[in-house]
Amino acid sequence: MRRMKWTDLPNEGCSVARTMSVLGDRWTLLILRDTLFGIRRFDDIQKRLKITRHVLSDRLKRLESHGLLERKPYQERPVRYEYHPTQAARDFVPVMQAMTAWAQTHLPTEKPEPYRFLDRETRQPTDPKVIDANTGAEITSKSIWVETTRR
Amino acid sequence: MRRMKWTDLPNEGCSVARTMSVLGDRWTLLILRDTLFGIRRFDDIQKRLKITRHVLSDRLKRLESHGLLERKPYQERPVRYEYHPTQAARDFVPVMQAMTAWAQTHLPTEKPEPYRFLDRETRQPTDPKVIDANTGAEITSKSIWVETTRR
DNA sequence: TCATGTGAGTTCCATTTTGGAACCTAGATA
DNA sequence: TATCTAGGTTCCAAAATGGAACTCACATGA
Repeated sequence: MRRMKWTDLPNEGCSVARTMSVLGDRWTLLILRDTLFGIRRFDDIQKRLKITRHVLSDRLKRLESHGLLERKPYQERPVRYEYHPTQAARDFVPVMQAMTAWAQTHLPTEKPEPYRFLDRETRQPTDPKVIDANTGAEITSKSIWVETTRR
Repeated sequence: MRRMKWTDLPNEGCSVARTMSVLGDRWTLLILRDTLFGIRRFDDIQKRLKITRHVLSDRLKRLESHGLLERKPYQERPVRYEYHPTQAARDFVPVMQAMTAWAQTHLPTEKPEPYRFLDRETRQPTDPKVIDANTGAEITSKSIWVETTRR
C-alpha cells in the first residue's frame, strides 16, 4: 500500500486533486490572480505579494510548465520577460469569482475587497452563481448527489 | 515595508487570499472533499488519502477552527469523534464542482473521475456553469472586468 | 488474567520547503 | 567609472512535511 505523495497528485483521477497539484501550493493561486489582474513582471509581483524571490521564481516556472502562464519578452537588450496568463488561466477566473463570493459569505472581514468583478459592458457588479447548464437550476450542496464511481 | 507571511493571509482584504489561507495548504482541500463525500473518521481519511497522521491531525484542527468542520462524538467509551462538514463547507461544493469542470478541460487525464456530481432528484450528470445572478449571463474571463478598488 | 485489537491521536527524527538576505548578470544611465 | 534596473540565483536558517513508532482508553477473546 503506497503512501500518496504531493508530487503524485498530477496523476490522480480526481479533478480536485489535479487542481490542487497545480494551484494548491502556498502563493501559487495568488500569483496567478495577480497575472490575471494585469501584474505580469517579476519585480512587480514580488513587490505586491512580498514573497521571497526564489519561491516566486519556482512558482512562475511551475505555472508555465502546467500551461497556465506564458513567458513573453517585452524588450530586447537586455531581454526581459512578462508572464501572461493563457486561456486555461483565464478560464479559471469564473472559479476564482465563485471562490470570492464564498469567502465573502463564510470568511468575512472588515477590510474592503481590493478587487471587484464587474460586467465588462455595463460596469455593474456581478453576482456569481453556479448553475447546471443542462437544467438551468442552481447548484447547491442540497441539489446535487455525489456518486462514487470507483472503490 | 513588511514582508507578507503565509500566516497573515486570514486578515487580507482579498477573498482569494483568505480562501487560500484556509484551503491553500497541502492536502487541506482534499480532506474537506473526503468529508463532503461522506468519509468522516480519522483512520478512514488517513487510509484513503495516505497522508501522515500528524498532518491530518493538524489539518482537521485547522478546518475545525475555521468553521468548516465540526467534531461530533459517534460513540461513548471510548469516546470517538467524526468530522462533519458545516454549512460553510457544504456551500463550497459548487465551487469545487466548478473547479472539477475546469480541471477536466485544462488538466485532462486518462484516469476516470472517481466522483460524479449528479442531480439529486433526476440522478442525471450536471454541467456546472458560473453565471451572473443579476443578468443570467454566463461569466467568463471575457465578460467580466476586474476593477482594482485600492492602491 | 493476559494478550491482542481498534480508533484516534502524539512523539521523534530525517527530509523538503520556505524565509531572508546577499549576490550575479546584462545592459542602461550619469 | 560608478550606480541603477530587472530578473533572477545562491546560501543558510527556520518551518513544514514524511515516515515510523509509540501512547491511551477501552473492547474482545482465550
